[in-house]
Amino acid sequence: MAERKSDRTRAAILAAARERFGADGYERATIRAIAADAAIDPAMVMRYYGNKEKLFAAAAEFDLRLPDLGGVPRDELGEALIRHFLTRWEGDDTLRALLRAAVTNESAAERMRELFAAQLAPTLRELKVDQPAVRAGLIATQTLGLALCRYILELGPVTALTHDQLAAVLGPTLTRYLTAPLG
Amino acid sequence: MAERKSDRTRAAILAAARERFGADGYERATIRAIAADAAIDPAMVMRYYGNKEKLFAAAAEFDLRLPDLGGVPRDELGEALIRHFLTRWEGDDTLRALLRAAVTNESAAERMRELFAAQLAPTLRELKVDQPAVRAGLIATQTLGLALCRYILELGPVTALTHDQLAAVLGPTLTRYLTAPLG
DNA sequence: CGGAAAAGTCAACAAGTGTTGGCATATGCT
DNA sequence: AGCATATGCCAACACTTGTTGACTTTTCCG
Repeated sequence: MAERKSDRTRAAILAAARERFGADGYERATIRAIAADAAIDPAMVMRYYGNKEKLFAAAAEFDLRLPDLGGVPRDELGEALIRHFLTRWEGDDTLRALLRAAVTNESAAERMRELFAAQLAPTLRELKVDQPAVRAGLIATQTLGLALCRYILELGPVTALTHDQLAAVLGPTLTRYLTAPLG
Repeated sequence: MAERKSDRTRAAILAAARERFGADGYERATIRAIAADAAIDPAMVMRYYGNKEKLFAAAAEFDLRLPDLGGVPRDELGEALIRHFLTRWEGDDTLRALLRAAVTNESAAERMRELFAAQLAPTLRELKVDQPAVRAGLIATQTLGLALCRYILELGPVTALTHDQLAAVLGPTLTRYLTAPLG
């Protein structure tokens, strides 16, 4: 099956959607603006994705792509995680779109919850960590908080820090959330 | 000067606005819905607050009301802060409204930035902490992340934790952000 | 070529938004 | 009481939104 002509427009729509959802959030990102970015007619968006909700669902498909942490020393796990999140976050508009939308859109919030429950928690379980769900939640508070301050709110002091600095300061936090006994 | 009749409706509007902005975010919270909650006409909202932006500005006026931390032992500062934030957060819709709105509304984001730069950072400076701005930013990542996960996304494992548990686990994090040397 | 299917365009709709001005009512002062 | 002012309600505006259907153009295959 040869590559259909529509595949290119589909992809263009998806890319524009991710950018707009990421920059503006779910409600302020309009179908018309997305279509304009992709240089096509708004009706095309509807034809290919049905409605706005489904378009967002397609645009917010995200995989944390957690690396294999088996070989990482126990006390460096947090630092490795922070570094992974930072690069993953900056190389892809999707997560920003998901986070921005999750704050006001319930289905986006549900997807965000799943990200940590269905992707991070199982990974922790493989590391033979006890109470993986709770620890995944704790890690979410710090990593999503970092993302919020750095990429959404753009808090000056936080955007100024380098990856190395963030890894050095926040890494031990995650390590502790992973390994410290929970009262 | 006796209490004007309008003061009551002004207050009702403000309370409804905080609730709606907190529950729905800036764009999805409509003037009509706020007016309906306050059992008045939408035109009243305009008369008293000018426009939606100004209404939000009035509704999102917030003071962290940071307590005097002078007498708190150095290694318990974080725990005290976490406890303070939790109660402050839960006793007032304002911060939730501000956080929800800050994600998609620039002026709300600016106000959020000011909250940490103009209220938290100076308090840290009084504690004779070095680099108060950076440390305030670090604290923002953890506390806003907690608020996001607990009150906005409602991540199961995070909502299930008690104040005591959160203070025990997250407290040391903030203490470290306050006291650890920064590379 | 010729025609069917795919891809794209255009105009319009129904609903909801912030916002405005005019008009009625209530309040309070002299 | 009577009047000015504060307070409230109603209807409408101009605009934007997601979404739809009919129409035209392009593509592709027998």
